[in-house]
This record gives sequence, structure tokens and C-alpha cells, in this order.
Amino acid sequence: MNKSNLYKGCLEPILLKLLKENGRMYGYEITQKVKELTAGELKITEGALYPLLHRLEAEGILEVEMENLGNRVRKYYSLTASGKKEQARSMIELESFKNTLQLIFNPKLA
Amino acid sequence: MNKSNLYKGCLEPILLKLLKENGRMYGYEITQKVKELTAGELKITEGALYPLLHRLEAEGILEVEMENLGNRVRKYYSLTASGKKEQARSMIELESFKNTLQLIFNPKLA
DNA sequence: ACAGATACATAAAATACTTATGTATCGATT
DNA sequence: AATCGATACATAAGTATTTTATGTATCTGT
Repeated sequence: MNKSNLYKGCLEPILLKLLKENGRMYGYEITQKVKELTAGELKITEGALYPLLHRLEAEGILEVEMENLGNRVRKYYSLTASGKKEQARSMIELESFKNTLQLIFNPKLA
Repeated sequence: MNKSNLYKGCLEPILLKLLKENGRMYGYEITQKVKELTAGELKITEGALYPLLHRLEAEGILEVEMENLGNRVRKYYSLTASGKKEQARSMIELESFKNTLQLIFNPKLA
């Protein structure tokens, strides 16, 4: 995902957040959106993204709609009802993660 | 390290930070300190910690002093000069990580 | 006609951690 | 004196996530 190890484990929450914000997105669009949002700091690799999309679809968290562009196919993903719950849970987990890091890295502020 | 995947990649920065704050620490002490600081939220496992300590020592980032407690041995680790640089670098990386996540999860505030 | 962008996909390797297990000492309790 | 939980080290197998590399194919602008 990136030069820094820190982003490991963040791809799923990022993906869920983007789908929540944007309704439906396709893979390539997601990679571009993240690059844009982070001014190039974070680059989602396709090798990480596509398998994740497939897994989350298999788990019923995402659903797919195929769309034809002339001769190409585009696969739009969106959150299912279960996916929306999972997204909310994921955000709570992220909050907790941030708070925990605060406790270690900014003990004065705690 | 924890139930959440998010902490992956954080162990090294946490360790370096603790050693910076406390001068020198031994493995078991580190696991207890993290548990204490985070009120039990984050538990460093020994299976993750000890190999990391060994690796960082091999890389010249940490140095060890053995200490005898009666019949037991305790291994105190501290940052080398190179380790101090690495610690500083690691904190900058963590800041950048936090800022990048902001851009994705709190786009309004950016 | 070609290069670079768009758009999907997978497989092997690397990485980082979890889980399980092992050894051994120490202190407190029964 | 025996047992248990805490202290203190260590490693190995398994799992999960991501990187790197590779592949296919279309579209767009030059």
C-alpha cells in the first residue's frame, strides 16, 4: 500500500469509508480517489485492492453492479446493509485505535 | 498485537518511543508498560516483541545490557545513537500517517 | 502507430503479527 | 513443601495483509 508499514490494516476501513461517502465506486476509481485525497501520499495498489473487493463481496459486505463502457467492463461496488453496519463498526475501531495511540505518543494530553 | 489489524506496523514506533521516554527497558517491562498506558486496550505479545528486539539490536538501533537478578537474567535495551535518529524518523512518519488518515476520514477539516 | 492512461485480474514473495509452546525463576499462599 | 501466578526469557508454525510482478485488453491523444 505504501512505503510505511503503518498503513497495514487500514485499507479496509479506507475502502468502506470511501464507499459510504460516494455511494458506489469501481476499483480503479478508488485508487485514484485515494491518491487525490492524500495528494499522492498514499497509493493503493491494485494487488491489494482487487482481492479485498472480492473478499468483501464474498462476505456480503459489498455488492457489485457491472457496467459496460463501449467494449470494456467496469465493476461498481457499494455497501450492502450488512456493509453499512460493518463500516460503522470499522469507524469506531479506528477511533479507538487513534485514542490508544494518543495514550502512548501523547501521554501528557491524556 | 491486538484484536484489530490497525496496530500492525505500530509496534516498532511504540517500542522506540518507550525507549526514548524511559531510557532503558527490558522486554517484559515493555509489555506491562503498554498494557498500563493503554488501560489494557493494547497488549504487546511476547511472540511479536522479542523477535523485534533481536532484529533492532542486530540492526544497531538498540543495544543490550544484561543484568542479573539473583539467578535470573534481565536484558535491558536502549537506543543507540543511530537508534535515536531512527526514533525521530519514526515519529515523523507517524505524524505523516496521522495527517494522511485525516485527509481520508476527516476531509472537512483538511 | 505508439504511449500512457484506464480497468480488470492473479500469483509469488515479503512482512508482521498471533498463537502455541517451552524453559526457568521468584514470591506468596495453602 | 507443594502449588500457582507472576516474572522473564525464547522460538516456531500458522495466518493475514500487502508488495511486487505480471498479464490482458481497451481507450485517448499525438
